[in-house]
Amino acid sequence: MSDGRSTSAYSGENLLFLTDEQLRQGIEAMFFAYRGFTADPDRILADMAYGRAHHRAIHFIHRAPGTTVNNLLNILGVTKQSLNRVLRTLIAQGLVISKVGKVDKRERHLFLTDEGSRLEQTLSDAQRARMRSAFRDAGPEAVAGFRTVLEAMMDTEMQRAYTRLKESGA
Amino acid sequence: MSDGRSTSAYSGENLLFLTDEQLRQGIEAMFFAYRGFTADPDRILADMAYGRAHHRAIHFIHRAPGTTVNNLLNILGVTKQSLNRVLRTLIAQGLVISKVGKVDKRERHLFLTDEGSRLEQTLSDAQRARMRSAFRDAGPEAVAGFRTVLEAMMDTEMQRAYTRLKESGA
DNA sequence: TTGGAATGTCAACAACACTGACGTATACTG
DNA sequence: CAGTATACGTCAGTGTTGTTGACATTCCAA
Repeated sequence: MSDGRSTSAYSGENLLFLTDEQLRQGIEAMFFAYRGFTADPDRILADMAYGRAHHRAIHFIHRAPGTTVNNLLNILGVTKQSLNRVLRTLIAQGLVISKVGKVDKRERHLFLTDEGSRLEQTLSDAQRARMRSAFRDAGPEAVAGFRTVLEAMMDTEMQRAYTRLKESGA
Repeated sequence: MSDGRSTSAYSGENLLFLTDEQLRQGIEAMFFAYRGFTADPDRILADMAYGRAHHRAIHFIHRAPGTTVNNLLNILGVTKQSLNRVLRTLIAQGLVISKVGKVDKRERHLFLTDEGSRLEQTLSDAQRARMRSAFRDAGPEAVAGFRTVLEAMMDTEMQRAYTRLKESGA
């Protein structure tokens, strides 16, 4: 349970990749990589009045146009009040429009405006460029492994959200 | 550059894993997985007066005992004012001690106290448990790919920091 | 029709990042 | 030795992003 090689080898299979040291390295890799992952969009957003929360909202509205506030809430995993502040500024700045639901008037359906789409494209280009470079350097097998591990690391609830987006996308 | 399959196949190699849709899925996987990655420690810390920033400081002080403030600053990528706020509370609560350097008295070397180590252990156990489960589910090849991609995603500066820690650890 | 659940908004507050300015002790260099 | 650079700490102010609490509107079901 503590440091060291508590698990060495087991029933013919090599389980060295499960030592605490390996796990620790995985944790640190995740930490450093996430920094890189957000660095480029953060730089772009720093100049504007927006932050990472705006980026996330824009990303998922682009991904699922017409989504409701509640749906977005579940995907982003924040409180509705927190999301609302972000949406308010995005709507005020004309990047997002909110349409009252036709069947249920309590719901608001969210869409990107042309300007919102342009910003999404800019941010997305930057983030994809880094991802593309990393994927290309690592090769297809590594990429498959990367995604397998990440999926296994998600909460089951988020796995479902992720799968749903994946299937809607392609 | 936009959506769709702008890159399909190239010189015999299958580059389908570099389509924009694949990259987008990688981005989303990263987002959802990082949420899971931090969820368990966050839950533990929520009860105490600490947050994610404290966790990060504790982690790296455990990992590199005796590290200087400046060194920690570079690893964490925050300002000294921000780190200082965190360290101040950790020292006040008796989780961390700061020792004046012997060769250079301007430097402060940071160590975990017994109580600090206990908290580190608790947080680390929770985070490793999830990582272990994900690694085991995914298997060694996937784990290797996971790490390859993450390393390629880091800024070069962080790659160096990561490698240094890796080599010092095992 | 009335009460409760769902949806979304406004207000206030806390955590944690940032910048800028300053102070102190120590180290280095000409 | 004098002057400059480095390492660290601190105070003050600001911005983003999370939180809870209170409240209005809308829907639905008893």
